Amino acid sequence: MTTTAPLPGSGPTAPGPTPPGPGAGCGLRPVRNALAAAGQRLGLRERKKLKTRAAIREAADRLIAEQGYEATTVERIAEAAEVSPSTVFRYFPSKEDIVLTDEYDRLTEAALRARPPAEDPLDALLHAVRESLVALAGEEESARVRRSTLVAEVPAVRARLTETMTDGSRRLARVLAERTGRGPADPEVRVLTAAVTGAARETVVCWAEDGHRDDLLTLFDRTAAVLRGGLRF
Amino acid sequence: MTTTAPLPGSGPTAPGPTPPGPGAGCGLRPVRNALAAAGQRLGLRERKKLKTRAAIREAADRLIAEQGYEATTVERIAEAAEVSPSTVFRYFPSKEDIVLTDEYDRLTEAALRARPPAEDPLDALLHAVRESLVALAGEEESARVRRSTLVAEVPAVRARLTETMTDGSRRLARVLAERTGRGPADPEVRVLTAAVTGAARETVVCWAEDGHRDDLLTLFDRTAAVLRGGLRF
Amino acid sequence: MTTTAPLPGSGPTAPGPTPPGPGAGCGLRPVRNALAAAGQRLGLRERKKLKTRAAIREAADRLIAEQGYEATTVERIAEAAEVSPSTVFRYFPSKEDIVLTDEYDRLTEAALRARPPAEDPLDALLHAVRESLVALAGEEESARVRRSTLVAEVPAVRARLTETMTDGSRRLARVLAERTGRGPADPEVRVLTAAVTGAARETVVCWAEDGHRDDLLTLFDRTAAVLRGGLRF
Amino acid sequence: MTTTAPLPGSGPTAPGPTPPGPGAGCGLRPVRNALAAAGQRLGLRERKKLKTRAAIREAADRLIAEQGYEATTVERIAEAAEVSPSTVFRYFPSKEDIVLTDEYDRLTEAALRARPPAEDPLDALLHAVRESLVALAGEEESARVRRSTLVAEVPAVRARLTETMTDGSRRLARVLAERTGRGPADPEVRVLTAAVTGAARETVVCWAEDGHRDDLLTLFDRTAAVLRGGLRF
DNA sequence: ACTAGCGGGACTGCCCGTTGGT
DNA sequence: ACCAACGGGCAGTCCCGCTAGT
Repeated sequence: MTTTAPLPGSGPTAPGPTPPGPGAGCGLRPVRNALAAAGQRLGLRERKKLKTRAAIREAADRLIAEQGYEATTVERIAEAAEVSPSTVFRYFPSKEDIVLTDEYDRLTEAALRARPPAEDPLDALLHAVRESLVALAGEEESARVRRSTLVAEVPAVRARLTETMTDGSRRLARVLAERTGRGPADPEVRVLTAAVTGAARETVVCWAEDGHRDDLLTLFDRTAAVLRGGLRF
Repeated sequence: MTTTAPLPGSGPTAPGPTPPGPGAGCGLRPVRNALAAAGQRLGLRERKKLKTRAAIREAADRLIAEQGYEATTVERIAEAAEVSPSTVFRYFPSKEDIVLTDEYDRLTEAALRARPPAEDPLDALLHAVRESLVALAGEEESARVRRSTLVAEVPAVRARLTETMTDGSRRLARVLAERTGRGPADPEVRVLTAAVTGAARETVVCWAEDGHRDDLLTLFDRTAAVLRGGLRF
Repeated sequence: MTTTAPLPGSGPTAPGPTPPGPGAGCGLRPVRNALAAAGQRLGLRERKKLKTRAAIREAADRLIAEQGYEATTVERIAEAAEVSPSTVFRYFPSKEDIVLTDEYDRLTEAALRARPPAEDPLDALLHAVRESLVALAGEEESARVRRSTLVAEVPAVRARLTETMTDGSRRLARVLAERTGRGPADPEVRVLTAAVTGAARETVVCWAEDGHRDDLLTLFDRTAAVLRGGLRF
Repeated sequence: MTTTAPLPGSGPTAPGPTPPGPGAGCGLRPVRNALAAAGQRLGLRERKKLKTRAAIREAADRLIAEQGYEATTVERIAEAAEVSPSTVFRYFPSKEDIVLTDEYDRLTEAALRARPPAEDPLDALLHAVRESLVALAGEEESARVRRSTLVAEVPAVRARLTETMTDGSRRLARVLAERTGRGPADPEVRVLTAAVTGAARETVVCWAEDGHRDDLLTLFDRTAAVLRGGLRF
């Protein structure tokens, strides 16, 4: 039902991490706001899509902050964003996806691919997750906080996140399988990534339930320590 | 939405693990049909409930086997079980729960409590999960196979299972926290259990996707080895 | 999609034509308003259903008369009838069915069953159709006119009517097959009833397109003459 | 909704019956592939249109054969045919029309016009329908079978076919009215043609429901006998 | 007390008008 | 000048919570 079909604009929109990229070596330009950068060379059509997408997100964020998640119907979000309800579903496969970032997993995957091939699988995985967490930290603070609060509080959102992360986990498993020369369905690789993603998810939930008092990265480092320590303490 | 309110009759209905039980050691009494056994000492009211519950389950299993999960509406299940749709929801909090066993997590929790207090947390967890898997194996083969197939194939069911397991994980974490003298919200304990449950879930999914060719317990032993080996291989 | 599942209340609501009925001989009481008669001994629940059904119909009729069929959304009909849109669909399987009477075909079937067994199939059929047309004439004039206008003008309504009549035709064919000792799928019987229902439908459409100037029964008698005359003139 | 606007290219695309055509009498040239033949003298533009049209049809046929009619969305058909969804609707007014032949009724009309003016109306009609059925038989067997199966099984397709045939019937009625010197809206003529088209439709449905075991033409001959025999047997 | 039924919201699929891009 | 594609809009289905009859 909630197929994770490529979202409209997610192709051109997210040209992917493209880590080195042509001419990337020419400087140390920090990661810019992808939206603005992309807008430059995109047709009017694409720019409009980006705007619509952003408008829906913002409307949703605002309304949910005001009235709560369940009390906010998609219809009202659409209204606030000045689009039709069907358009909302054309941009986001489900209501939950409106508040969930959909770039996280691809970020992680790209980060994993970029790890040195000789690195230990667990370490590679942990580094990759950490890096994407860092990238996420670039977002606006409030958005992150609100999002993780929803994850902690609304079962449907949490479920959807897990679903997304499971898909991501599977992709990560495939990448890892390639690195280690195992089959793409190798149970051990899959179990490893599942354990790591499960732990990562719980870390975020802990962070949110705690009221975001700790720093997420610090918390994740403790998680990494537990995993690296062989789950013994 | 999917409130995890105590299921009707889940108190008396699921007499729970009752681990050794009085006189359990006295012989080799095969695992009886729990329903029949329970029926003995329950009032007529309770027995009727049990019957209704079973009728709904069977109707659902049959219809889903015939037409698939999504094509089977709750309304038709209700019809086949000769109850009203609302009755279905009084017995099961959501459609997914009809096909998902709701005793698994309590089983695991009880098994964990029964582990020797000196045992290493990870080992205790793995043993507990394994034991509940063994208990599950007592079920009819076909039911288990169908259930895990649904878990592997239907996103909604998978999501619901994960949700259930997350709750379970949280309970396990609390038990573990007591054992180790940590706070009930201690992130490390939670992360550990999350990693283990995540791995366990993936094991079941692997098993199902593979067409149940391997033995589930054998597969789980490999999972346990990975986790015990410190996630390195 | 548009399954012709028994409409809510269509069981008790339309206890069928039951022409003679037990105790029918005790008097010559004309056919009363079925609704009122039924209301007497029905529970509050059933009476409410009847009322809801009527309210939806009336709202639809009124709105469609004011703004036309396509311009009238189901949502507005629901609003005017003070029910929720889903309730509308619980009462009527499709928007078209709101304006189409759903008792016509059962009426015809019953009338056919009541014909003397020795009667010629074609004659029996024509009499049965005519009788149900007479029964229909008992309705309010304006309702009939509006309905047939919609049939003539709105393709979707016309299509739905044909669908309904086709089902009815099939049932008639079965009755006829019994009478003549043929199989229920006998092509000749089916073709005969299809020809007659097709002709009947066209008669109604002619009547509507002509602005209801002629009398429907008179028109149908011409149709009957054509069919009886062997389709030659 | 289902506007019966002239299909794109249905003018030049479907050169239509072109009854005798230049040199038609000169021999026994088998019915060639109309597409190829037409391609010869059509501009590149037109040829492309034909190709697109055929591509959509094939994609639809294939997908529907694989997954069923309702499960096949227009979007997927468009994808498979490598066009945009809107293009699909530019070529076919509705989803149903993709699988329905849209040449049948014009074929029949032309055949009717070609009948000798002195012929009895009923006979002329039956011959015309029979001839178009023969022409249809020239199609690939599998396509015809699949199409009629859909007509028998999918209500929406059946409804659409009826709609189409009703339009056709009306046109036939006009032709017949001319021949007999009656007005174009003469009820008797319309009733006659409606009866015949209704019977023809039912014949096709019978054929399909029976699993296409009988020969369609043989079946139609029985239908013709019933109609000619004055609907008595 | 038990349960039938209604409210209502998420979501999908068909179809169409308009507009940007080529 | 064509044409894809985007957005709008509506019918319809399903799940599930709550209310109110029996």
